[in-house]
Formats: sequence, structure tokens, C-alpha cells
Amino acid sequence: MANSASGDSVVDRIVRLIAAFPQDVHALQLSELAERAGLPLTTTHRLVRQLAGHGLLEAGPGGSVRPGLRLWELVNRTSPTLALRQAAMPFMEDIQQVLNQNVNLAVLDGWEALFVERLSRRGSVANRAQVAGRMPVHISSAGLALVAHQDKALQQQYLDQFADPDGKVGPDDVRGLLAETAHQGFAQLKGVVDPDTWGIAVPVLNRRQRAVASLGVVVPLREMRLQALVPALQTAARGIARRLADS
Amino acid sequence: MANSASGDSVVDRIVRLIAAFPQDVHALQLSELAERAGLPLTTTHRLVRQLAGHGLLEAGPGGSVRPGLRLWELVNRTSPTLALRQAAMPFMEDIQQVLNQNVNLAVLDGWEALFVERLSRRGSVANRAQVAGRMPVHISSAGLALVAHQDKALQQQYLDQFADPDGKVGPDDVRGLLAETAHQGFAQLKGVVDPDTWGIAVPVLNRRQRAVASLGVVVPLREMRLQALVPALQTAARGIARRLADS
DNA sequence: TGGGAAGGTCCCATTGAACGGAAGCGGGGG
DNA sequence: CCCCCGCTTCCGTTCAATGGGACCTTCCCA
Repeated sequence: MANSASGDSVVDRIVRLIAAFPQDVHALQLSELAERAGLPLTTTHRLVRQLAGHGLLEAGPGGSVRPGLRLWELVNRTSPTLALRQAAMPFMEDIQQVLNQNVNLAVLDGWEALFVERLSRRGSVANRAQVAGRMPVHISSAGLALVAHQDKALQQQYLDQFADPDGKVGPDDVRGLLAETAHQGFAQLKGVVDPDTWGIAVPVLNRRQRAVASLGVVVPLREMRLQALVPALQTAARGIARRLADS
Repeated sequence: MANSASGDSVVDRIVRLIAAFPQDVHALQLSELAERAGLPLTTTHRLVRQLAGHGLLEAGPGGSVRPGLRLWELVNRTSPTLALRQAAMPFMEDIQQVLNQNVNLAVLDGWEALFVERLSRRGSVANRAQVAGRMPVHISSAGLALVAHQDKALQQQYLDQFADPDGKVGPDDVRGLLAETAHQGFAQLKGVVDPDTWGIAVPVLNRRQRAVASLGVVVPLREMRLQALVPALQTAARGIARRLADS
């Protein structure tokens, strides 16, 4: 069918290659990488060599391959999250200090909350939200805060396509959650992600009152004091919004 | 000369394309991107469309193009700096709180210090060290701390190839700086980067006493109190080293 | 209101870069 | 010693990538 037997372009292959690395990193064998990416060994070998030549991949110990520093550099010096992160960091630190809890910052991408930054307290509760990790909208307070503060049209789109693989929750449940979140101005989710934790998130709004990001905390169930958490988060979220608008 | 008139592979072009974005981001026009990358407009157009299809690039307002969220995600969930960053963040925050100064974390890459993370105090002195930014070894305290704690062979390599474009400092000056840094266990650079600031950096050492990273602060000239800064940095650096070793 | 410049998109013949099977290499384990 | 299993290199085939040119907007200025 093509120069490539599988009919995909070089771009496709490169993406498959870098996407083939699992979260935990730590370098893969060439053959394992080839398998994960679904590419012939020879092709993988050639592409890896080229990418490594640019420093996008690096040779690890024992002939293994891992993502390279140069790739990290290229992406992180021009990332679309830079401005957001810079605006948010000081406030996230404040929250972490004052509330003594894990803090996270997320944006919406394709009906999932994508976590842009996270500060974890040393001995704090487990926090599923990895940096650059994702969570479905309907099971993360961040996701709810983000979707609940979007155009009605977008929300409807979301509900229309909504389907829970486990079938535990229906569109109506989610509609309720979103309505509650929009009404209250913050999202809360108790023991959904993790039975012993509670997630709270507030939106960071632009001038049009649409969420461009969400700011959240994950706290142990027993330590819940909404009265203390929500106002602090909202204050911080407004601070972030202001700095975003300024820049 | 080739399928491509310029004799470079698709990989080359893609790298040129994403490397063409300047630090400040904010989206480029297609034609500007083409020019910066040194690619024909048509080719740029095609590649951009493909990359955008994977979310590696995104359409900005007014037909402009910018790096995409998906690219950020792919790279940051598997980056080689993840472990380092995770180990270092809590200590960096401590330093920032206790010393009330800008803190930065760097690694060595090709005779330059590559800044992996930075925490800036709100109204603090200007800090040249952007996240994902670089500084030559001989004019950054981070760079000196990193090179001063490497194999003798590597240091020699560095000195051999050393050439200051401005001709202000010679290899012997640098040798002196490195020796002093190695002897003292920390690097200091007064008013080099910025006339009103002082940079201090300590190495984060592995079991073999080689620097895998550097931890530094940038402080206003007048506030200099080495006695206070250096021990705090060294303590933090050891903490980071320990956490790295554990993981 | 019309003309023209600038930026983006589409078309399509040409061609060499990309492909990947096969064969070579190397080390470690039996 | 030999075999196995990964990585590397070779090389003939082929079609994906290429980019000049034409076309289409949109915007600005006369």
C-alpha cells in the first residue's frame, strides 16, 4: 500500500515511537520498543538512530533506549502550558503551605482532565494525578470543574457522547454532578478515585467565565473541612486568573 | 539530491519544525514557521497538518500554529528528568521558603547547564534561568558546580574544547574556577550573569561523588550571606541525592 | 469598488528516501 | 564449542514525500 507496508506516514511512526514509552520510563530495549510501537524491528532501529542523532532519544545502559533531554528541552521551552504554569505556581505553593495538602492544576483535553502540575506533600495521601497524567472528566473533581464551566453547547456535546465503560454511572448522574458543580462553583468527589480520599477542585476562569484550568486538592476523607478549603482555592484561582489576564 | 531537495530526512524536518518555535511561544504564522525552519512553504504546510492531526501541534487563533498539548503530554510523562524533579521539588520548596530566594535545578548537557526546574519568589531578582533554558558552563554557577564534580577526564575534555566567544576569559580562568568550586564544594559567581546578582550552586552527587544535577540560588548582591546559604543548599542537595538513590 | 499583495491551500508529476526481508555479527549460557 | 537471541548492516524495490505552480481567500489601499 505504500512505501510503508502498513500505510502510515513517517510522522505517524515517529509519534507511535515516542508514545510507546510507558509512564514510568526507565528505558526500553529496542525490540520491546518495536513491539510496543507495532513497527518492524529494522524500521524501529533506523528511526531510533535518527532520533537519537538529534538527541530526541538517548541510549540508555545496556543498549536500551529512552527519551532524550533534548526532546524535553524543545517541548518544555515552548509548551502551551508554560504561561499557565508560571501564573499558577506561586498560588499552588501558597495552597500547599496553608492547607498542607496535595495541590494539582489541570486543563481540559478531549473530555479528560490533563494534569499540568502537581505539588505533593511529603507524607500525604496517594495522589493519582500524575503530572502529564489524565483522568476522565466524570471521575475527577478537576474534570468536573472544567466541564461545568464551559459553553452549554460543549457540555451538551460531552453528555451526548458520554458512555461509562463500567456502566456504573449514566449521563443523568453526570448531568447532576455538573449542575451541582456549576451551581456551587466548585467540584467535590468523595472516595471515587480512591476510597479514602476526597477531591475538591475549583475552576480558573477567563473573562468570559469559562474554565481555562482547574485548581484542586486531594485530602484524606476525615480531614474534610470544605469551609476552609473552598474559599482558599477560590481565592487562589482568582489570583491565577488575574495573572493570566495580565500577561 | 533527494526526495527532498535539501538532502535531509523527514525526521530532520520535523525536528527543525518543532525547534523553530522560539522560547516565548505564542504561536507562529505558517509562513513564518516555514522560514524559521528553512523549509518550503508547501512542505511546512503538509507536515504541520500531519503533526496537528496527532495533536503535536495545534491551530492557534488567526490560522497560526503552536505546539500542542499532546506533545507536552507525551514528553512530560516519560521525561528523563521526571525522577530528578520529583526527588528535588520538596527540597527546592524548602529552600525557597527558608532562604526566601529563587531556586533552580540544572543538569549538564553538552557543556551547558540545562535548567530543569525553577521556583521564583514573587518580587525577587530577575532570574535568567528559564525552565528548559540553557547557560554555558563557565558563566553559570550551576554549570561550574556540575563540571567541577565530574571525572577528571571529562573536565579535561571540557577545558580542551573551551573557547570563549567574547575572549574575556581563558581556559586558565575557568580551570581556576573549577578547582575552587571542587575544593569548596560549591560554586559562586558574582555579577557575571547579571551585575546585581550573585549565583550560588551546589552539586547533587551520586554514590560515586559525581554531579548528576545542581541546586542553586540567585540572590541580590547585597543580601549575600554565604554562611547561611551554602549549608542550607548542601543539606538539601544531600536530601535530593538520598531520594534519588532510593528510587 | 476594484486591484493587488500576502498568506494559505490544493494539485500532481517526479524521484530518491524510506522500507523491511535477509543475512551478518556478537555475546552469553548451556 | 555451538546455539540462540538480540542488534546491526546490506541492498533492491517502490510509493510516500516532495515542492513548483496555480488557485483561493482575506485584507488593505488607492
